[in-house]
Amino acid sequence: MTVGREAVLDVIAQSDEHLSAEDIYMKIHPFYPAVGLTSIYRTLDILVSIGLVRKLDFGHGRAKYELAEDSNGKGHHHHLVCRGCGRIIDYNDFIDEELALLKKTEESLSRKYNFRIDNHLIQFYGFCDTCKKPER
Amino acid sequence: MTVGREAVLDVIAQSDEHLSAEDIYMKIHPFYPAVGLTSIYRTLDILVSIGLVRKLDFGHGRAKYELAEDSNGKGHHHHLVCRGCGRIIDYNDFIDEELALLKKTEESLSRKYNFRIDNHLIQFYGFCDTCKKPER
DNA sequence: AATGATAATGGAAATCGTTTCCATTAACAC
DNA sequence: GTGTTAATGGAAACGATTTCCATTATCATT
Ligand SMILES: [Mn+2]
Ligand SMILES: [Mn+2]
Ligand SMILES: [Zn+2]
Ligand SMILES: [Zn+2]
Repeated sequence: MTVGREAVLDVIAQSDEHLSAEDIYMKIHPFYPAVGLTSIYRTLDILVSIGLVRKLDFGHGRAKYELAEDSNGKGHHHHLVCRGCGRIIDYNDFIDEELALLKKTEESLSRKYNFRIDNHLIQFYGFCDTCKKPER
Repeated sequence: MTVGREAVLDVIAQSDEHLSAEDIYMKIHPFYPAVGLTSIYRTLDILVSIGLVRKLDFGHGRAKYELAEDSNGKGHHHHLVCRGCGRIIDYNDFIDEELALLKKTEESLSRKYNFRIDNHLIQFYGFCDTCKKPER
């Protein structure tokens, strides 16, 4: 665990947003100008592979990262994604009911398709408070 | 509706797979060598925007397209994505139960976050029949 | 301290799906 | 035909991520 890696993990742990590799680079750079973007990517891969960090794709062309649920204090959650401004809302309302059904669904799908499921992705798309008023 | 656009829609309608822009290009090219990849992308954008086609991202670095559910004969469905070979399985088992809960969840989330939800994305990730035996 | 083996690093260049530019062509009304 | 507009394809640009590679840090062994 080097200083650069520590810094990446710190930034993710401190932030309650979903950060891109470049976001992280920008936050680290003032304090550790020697840490390059390539290392950020490398470190993120490692953190994801050991399960400390989750990589997310909201369809904005760049991957975002958040602390894995074991460590993030808000537990497992899903996302609301605004197609207007790109805002992302974490929610865990109904998460219990959702997870119960998901579990059941996963079991049956696993059996039927002989598929080992180890993850799921659930996102709702639409327009947030601010963006829905105008047109469309 | 030009010949190139017709061809793109045809290919998507005929196929029961999830096709990338390049997949579509390759299928069309032998019959219409004059249709370029740029036009495929342009046409796909249009088809998506008028709701005939759905654009999907399974995290394989390129977008995939399928016929929108109104026209695809299999109705609304979700996806199982194999992280080994990239295979994608359409399923609609449990879709009724899932949709009922989703509807309820959407309503409450909409109210709570003042968010207009008009779409959702549900994918299960794991390893398919073929890929799960080896290691990991 | 010198040596050597190994892991980590950062910057430049490459990659690759997608978009943008732009000059050419098709379609259509008058 | 003339002019106006929409559609087209190929080349070039774009941008996030990866790959390459020469340099540097780490650390155990002499
Ligand atoms: Mn989140
Ligand atoms: Mn499908
Ligand atoms: Zn918004
Ligand atoms: Zn597979």
